[in-house]
Amino acid sequence: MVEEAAEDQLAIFDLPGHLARRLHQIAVSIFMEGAREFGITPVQYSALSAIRHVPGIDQRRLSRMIAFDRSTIGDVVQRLVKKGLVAAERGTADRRTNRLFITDEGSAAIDAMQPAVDRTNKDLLKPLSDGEQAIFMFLLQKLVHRNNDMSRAPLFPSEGRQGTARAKGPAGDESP
Amino acid sequence: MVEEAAEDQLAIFDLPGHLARRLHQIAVSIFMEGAREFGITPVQYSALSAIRHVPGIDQRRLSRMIAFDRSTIGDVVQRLVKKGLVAAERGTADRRTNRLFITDEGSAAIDAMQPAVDRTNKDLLKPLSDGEQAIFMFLLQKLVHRNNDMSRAPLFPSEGRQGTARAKGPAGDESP
DNA sequence: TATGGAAAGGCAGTATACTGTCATCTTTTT
DNA sequence: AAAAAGATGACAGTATACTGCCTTTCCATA
Repeated sequence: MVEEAAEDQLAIFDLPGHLARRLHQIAVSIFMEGAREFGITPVQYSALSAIRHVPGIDQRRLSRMIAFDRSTIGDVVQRLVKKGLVAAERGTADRRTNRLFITDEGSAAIDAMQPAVDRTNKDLLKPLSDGEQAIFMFLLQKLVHRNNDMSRAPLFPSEGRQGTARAKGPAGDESP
Repeated sequence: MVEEAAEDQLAIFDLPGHLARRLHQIAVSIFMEGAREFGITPVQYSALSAIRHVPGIDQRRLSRMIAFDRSTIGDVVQRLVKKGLVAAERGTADRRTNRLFITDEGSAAIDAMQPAVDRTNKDLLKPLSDGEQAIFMFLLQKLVHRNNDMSRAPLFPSEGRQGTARAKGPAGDESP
């Protein structure tokens, strides 16, 4: 019919923006399904992991580290605290900061979730062959890293993956 | 120093789920910047395009067509109506449905936005070479289409890209 | 040392996205 | 025709994401 012919012409489906939205939608869906028993979201998992790796990190550094918006991170942290997975305390060296620590419960939760989380990430790529997966991941990383400064909460290299550039100086060492 | 070593080990950055979230985040950011003068979101643009292509479509079909959640679509439509870009009327043949039509204003808005939208989609892929872009888009489409049924609002083939005309352009599912 | 700029975090407001529930209407079955 | 089953949309509730504004605190510098 006329309707269907019109639908055929819709160009949206092949636009990278639309596909990026769909990929994210699908990734969240697979994660929520695979980690259902733990009642945790992808974002909460990322935050929890980061806090375990950098005990005492403040919210601002956390948001830059995993590219969360600085406004969003407050709510996420609040939920993790409420669940007893994270403990927060006011910084003493800099009283503006909210320093975050993972609890024993939180640490145990991450360990328990590990296999399920690994599985969800594998499942997402399953439609591709091994070779295709490698290529896709390489290009996806390149795209994200090169476009890093295009979002409000860019990932800062020095606070994120490599940490050697400017991480040595300030912050951090008022440890408990 | 202990801190920095710890940060280096954070595995999140290379997980497909995290990168999918970042890619979407970046895509939205580029779109909002590039289409700032039009005051429209990526999702609203998709809905508007779909409504123009299938005048009189109801909300349920629209949500399946562009893979929106059926709960979300109501709000999106409401905003488009409020902006005067879309008109809604109760269906007569099936009085449960909310039939959607694009207004002259809405149609003019799409036309005016076209160049800016094209530019944002180009910009997103700009970090990759032409060859890499083609490969990435091919794999991204494959991934999204094969994982289609993994989210709550899957895109229905019969209402989405191929309709009746599957024969002429099978979307290159297999061959590159 | 006084002061202005900048940083950290909170809060309000808006927009997507999903779950679950409900009322209404349609279609199928009996 | 009456009852059961299914579809459509509305609504409440939760979670990410972002913009803008505000207070508190820190820091550099005049």
